[in-house]
Amino acid sequence: MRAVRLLTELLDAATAELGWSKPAKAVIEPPKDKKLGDLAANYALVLAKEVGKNPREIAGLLAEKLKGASEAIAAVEIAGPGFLNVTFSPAFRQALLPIIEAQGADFGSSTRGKGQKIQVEFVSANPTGPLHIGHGRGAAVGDSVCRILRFAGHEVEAEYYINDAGRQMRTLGLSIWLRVLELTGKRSEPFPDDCYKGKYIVDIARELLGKEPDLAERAEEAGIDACFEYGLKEIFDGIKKDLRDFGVHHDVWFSERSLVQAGRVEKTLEQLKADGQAFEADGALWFRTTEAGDDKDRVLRKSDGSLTYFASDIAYHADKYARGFTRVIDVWGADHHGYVPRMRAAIESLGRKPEAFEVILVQLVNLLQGGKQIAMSTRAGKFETLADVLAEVGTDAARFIFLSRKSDSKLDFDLQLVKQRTMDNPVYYVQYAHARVEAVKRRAAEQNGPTPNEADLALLTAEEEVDLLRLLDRFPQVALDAAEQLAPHFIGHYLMELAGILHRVYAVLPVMGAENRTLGAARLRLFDAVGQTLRNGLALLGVSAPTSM
RNA sequence: GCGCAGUUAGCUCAGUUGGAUAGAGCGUUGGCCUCCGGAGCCAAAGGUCGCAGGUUCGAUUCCUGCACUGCGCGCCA
Repeated sequence: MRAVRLLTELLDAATAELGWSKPAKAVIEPPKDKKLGDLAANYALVLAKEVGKNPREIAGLLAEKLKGASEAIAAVEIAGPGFLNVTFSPAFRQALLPIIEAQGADFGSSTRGKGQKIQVEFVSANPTGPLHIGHGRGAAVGDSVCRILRFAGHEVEAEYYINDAGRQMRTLGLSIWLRVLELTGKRSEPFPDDCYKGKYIVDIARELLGKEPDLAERAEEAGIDACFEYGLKEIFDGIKKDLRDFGVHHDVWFSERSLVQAGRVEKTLEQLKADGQAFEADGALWFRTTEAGDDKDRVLRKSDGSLTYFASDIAYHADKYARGFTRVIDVWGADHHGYVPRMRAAIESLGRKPEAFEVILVQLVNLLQGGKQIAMSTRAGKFETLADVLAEVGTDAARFIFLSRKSDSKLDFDLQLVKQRTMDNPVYYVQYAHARVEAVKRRAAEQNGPTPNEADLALLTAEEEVDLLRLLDRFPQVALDAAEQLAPHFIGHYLMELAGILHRVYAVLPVMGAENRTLGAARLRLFDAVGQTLRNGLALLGVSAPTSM
């Protein structure tokens, strides 16, 4: 990051001196082969067209300007079709360590997103049953995206939308009510197919009966209501506990019912009608989403008078913007992708720009046990719920797996593999690197080893040490990219790479057994910086960084 | 039928504004513990980047068509 920033400045200056404008498609990044240098710039290649000279000639002119432009630059070479390969001075690379030491937990953070208020809504599972593993992936992604955006300087609020209104809630109350009647011997007909059949419904019914033995004597409607209120609270408490156990935090829990009861949905519909966005037809109220590119218009109020989810979703999203968020990010299961165009159409009708609304689609999770698929349907498989899975594999392993793949590809989650402490399960590889760093620090302190203040950082010139310094310098850029792309998996992959080089350095370059104490101390500080960076990265994923394993 | 994703090494996957000889781990094969944690390290083998065209100095990347896989297409939630 420091290196990229410096080289960008120098190259922009050189380009300007030569009378050219900064190329829009300029890219500065590490070259394919590290032997070529620290960074490669394609300036000459992209300038070639507008300048009308051949790339290598342009590269030559830029290289002349670059040489001697800064003490930090040790070498500039022209390669291939016209790449500029730049090598920095050892002193420049080594100067990164004091910076990391000073910044500590803030190393890698930025103020890029300053002043931008973002809301991320995720999980938002209907409170009709416990969270399953698919919700877990959405939870991990949403939570991590919040952490990454905050790290990039955004003001972020994490929210859970509670669908506690509508037909499903009535079904929940009815399901519990029927179980209550069964338990008290008042009903023996088969349990209806359109009710929730999970065992947890029976548990809730039994619990409630324990508290209110006369429940079954109530009139049906009152009984269903009582069952609903109790069941909703029970299930939602369970969801909150699961999320807490998973290290997932929400700032706001927003109730759909509160929106409906305050008349906000009706008010939104009135507004849409007044604006001509909504119209009556066939006894129903429709929203002209086709105007904004949707396939067909969508119903807001059905001819029986009841509201669709879409209606309250519009009111809900209107409320989000009214609260001052300039960007709204929804994390949805990929099976809802068909809902995106109409929601986007609605957002545009509300007068918001399309980019103010983003959806992260999280693909399904395929739960496996030793390569064989575990059914996750209503027939309760053994590891149906998130809580079961977490009890089996632990939160760190689960989160890391969820976050190490990009969210829009399907994920195979094999319980047997995730439990293993092997490279099939990268979380241990990364955590082990951190534990190793801490072990070396402990050992050095306990056994009169080198101390940080003895270090001569100029001695860090071995190939492996340089690799580490280069990689550490990339972390802030990786964090920024992850924020920009809403891609937590960038972090996971970076951490794997950093851990890999740390393990290699550890194997060949000792701290305690270094040729002399000043070198050992320098390595100790390098290790410490790696440990700090691993911690910072793991924190963005919500994964712990153990000091011993 | 239409739409959205995906297709990269035996397996699981990275590769985002088009760039140099396409990467990682697992698995396979062969090495490394009198030495800070072997949950580790080193090395080798392994690829028509689904197929076919197009755009250009250059395509895994962009465009078009096709194939296969998954998902979605209700006055459901």
